[in-house]
Amino acid sequence: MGIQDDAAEIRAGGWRTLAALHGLIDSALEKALQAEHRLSVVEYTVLEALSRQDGWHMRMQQLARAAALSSSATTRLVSRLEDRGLLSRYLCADDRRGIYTELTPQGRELLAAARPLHDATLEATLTEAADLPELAPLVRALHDLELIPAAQAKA
Amino acid sequence: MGIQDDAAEIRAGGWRTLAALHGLIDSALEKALQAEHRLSVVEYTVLEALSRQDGWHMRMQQLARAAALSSSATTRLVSRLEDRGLLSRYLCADDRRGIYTELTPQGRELLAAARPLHDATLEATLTEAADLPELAPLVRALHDLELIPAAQAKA
DNA sequence: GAGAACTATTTGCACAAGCAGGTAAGCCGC
DNA sequence: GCGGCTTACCTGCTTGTGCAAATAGTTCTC
Repeated sequence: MGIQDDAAEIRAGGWRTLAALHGLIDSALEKALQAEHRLSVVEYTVLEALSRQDGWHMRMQQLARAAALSSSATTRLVSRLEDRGLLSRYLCADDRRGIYTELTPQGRELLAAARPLHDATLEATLTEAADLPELAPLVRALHDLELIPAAQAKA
Repeated sequence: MGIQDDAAEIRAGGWRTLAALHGLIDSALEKALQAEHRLSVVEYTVLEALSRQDGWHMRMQQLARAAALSSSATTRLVSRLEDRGLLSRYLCADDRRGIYTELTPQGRELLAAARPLHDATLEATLTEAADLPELAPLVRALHDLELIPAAQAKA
């Protein structure tokens, strides 16, 4: 096995670890948010991304990138949330192809209610992962990252 | 904003970064493997996990954990791969509830053909991510992880 | 050693995702 | 200011997923 193979194997191992930790956190958040607030992780992510915007509004495409979704999936996701009264669509004045989405008061309320659970679940899962020898190093590394501006995080 | 909130915000930011990098890699691998070998990432993961087993066989539940899938999804995933002749099922002799899956020669062949593309895509995507200021720290951290034994990686 | 409790796998169903194709709106050169 | 190209969003269709219930086999208890 040459140097090339070693490097590839190291990357593959890192990717397995990353995927494992991601899966652990994702499914824990999914269960918790679904059970308590009937929200999926993507839905929470969208609400959270919206709440972080200056004017609390975003265009569909921005939303799609923030949630790492295709535009068709974004359309339906926004429709679901709109049906539940958590956000509303309205046309851009300047570019009438564009559609803005904006949190409603209920949306902000639900987000405020869900955030503590989200954060607590995240903390609990990270703590749990820190006890697994194969995940612990990545958990430590995550902790030491510089804090990332949210607007860029999912670019 | 108190110390509690700061800690929660750091964890949330780390989670966003982790999710962003995961999404980037996952979709790059998905596209590449799908285009060249009609394999999804999970399917590749399963073949790869099987190839790494001593006797090249695993039970459904092990497979489910290795792929981070529910057991029903695993059933259907194995069925798909079995239909394509990439692996085969056979009953456990000692515990007849259990079902072993085993790579066929074609399965090993396809895996051997797909692995270089997988590894190259992974490398390219990590390189790309290292150029994004918000992902670069995590990429570096990944690189410095200890190599994880594959059998445990997705536990 | 018969029945209860548990485990491994499969199946029915509902739902969310992506892709490809459609429509409406803006932009650009002439 | 009229075609042609591009962009933004929505819809039809197919596929993969999870949950809950069904089935088959094992183990434990008395």
